[in-house]
Amino acid sequence: MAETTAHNHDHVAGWAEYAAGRIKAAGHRRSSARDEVLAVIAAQECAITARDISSELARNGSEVGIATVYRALELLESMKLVQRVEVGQGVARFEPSMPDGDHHHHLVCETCEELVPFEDEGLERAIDRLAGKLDLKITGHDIVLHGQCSNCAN
Amino acid sequence: MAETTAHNHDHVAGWAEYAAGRIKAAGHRRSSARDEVLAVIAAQECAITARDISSELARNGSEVGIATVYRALELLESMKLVQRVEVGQGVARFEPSMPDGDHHHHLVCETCEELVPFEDEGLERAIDRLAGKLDLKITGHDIVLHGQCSNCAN
DNA sequence: GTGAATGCAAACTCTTTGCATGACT
DNA sequence: AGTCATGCAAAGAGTTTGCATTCAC
Repeated sequence: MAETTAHNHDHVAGWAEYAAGRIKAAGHRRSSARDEVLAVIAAQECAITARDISSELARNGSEVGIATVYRALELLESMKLVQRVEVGQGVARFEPSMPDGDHHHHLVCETCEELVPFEDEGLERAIDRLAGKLDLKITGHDIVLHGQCSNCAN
Repeated sequence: MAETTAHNHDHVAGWAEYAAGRIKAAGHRRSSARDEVLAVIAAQECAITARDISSELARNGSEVGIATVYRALELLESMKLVQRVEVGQGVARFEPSMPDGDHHHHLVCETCEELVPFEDEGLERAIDRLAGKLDLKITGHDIVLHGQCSNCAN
């Protein structure tokens, strides 16, 4: 499992365009504010907060307000174009979600609070098996590991 | 849902006393406010919010303020006497944690938002195996399933 | 008596919403 | 032109903090 981290940009390539298309197709108008938000989300490595997006926009001279960021995220989440990730810091994080259902989870570094994505087939299988055993309908799952990232482990 | 409730109290039996002892041993003073919070936490079935605790206290005629509830929870969490559980509703939930490391996770019903606890050995094993594979130090994990509880499944 | 714990209220953070203005089709 | 989308500011929810008072030791 050495390839746990190196993958993100590939999956996300074209996400902004894809999302813009889906949004248009769903009957929503195209706007530069939304495009800017899409661009920032697409460029990120891992799940980011609304505030992250907003400051990144501000840093680029954009005048998009934070309310618009939240509204864009709300729309994107409702269309399953982003996935909301909460890791217990009291803030919601979001990351692009592609239709191919690329599936990963996160480790939260207890020292620097950074998020490290990982994926594991064994874990997904264990969840599938569990879903069969429980007599509950399971539609999704989130797994959050707590620990130390490679930077902070030393 | 008479089934799911029955087993929890066994695990939690004596938790309030145990926690009170640990708190005392750590050099903190004993107070009736803290005792009342401990009692409410011990009596709960699943992870509850600070507000839940506060209203339960109020219902019993207690005058413990919500700030005290938060401060008690902060202390308890720092001593690992409670575990914080966040399931993406924007609220922190807490549940008693025993030293024997009784370990369960939660399903969040997408319809009624209720929490259903579950445990699964296979899942725990998958996480242990994963911990071996990743070159990250893993100290804990949270798993949240999304789906329908037995009440809402119909 | 001393200092920790409490209660209240104010402050803070994250998120949502109302409303007038501006922009896309 | 008709709406949808935006930006601002205000409102809400959850949580934390400052400070005077109370209470445990």
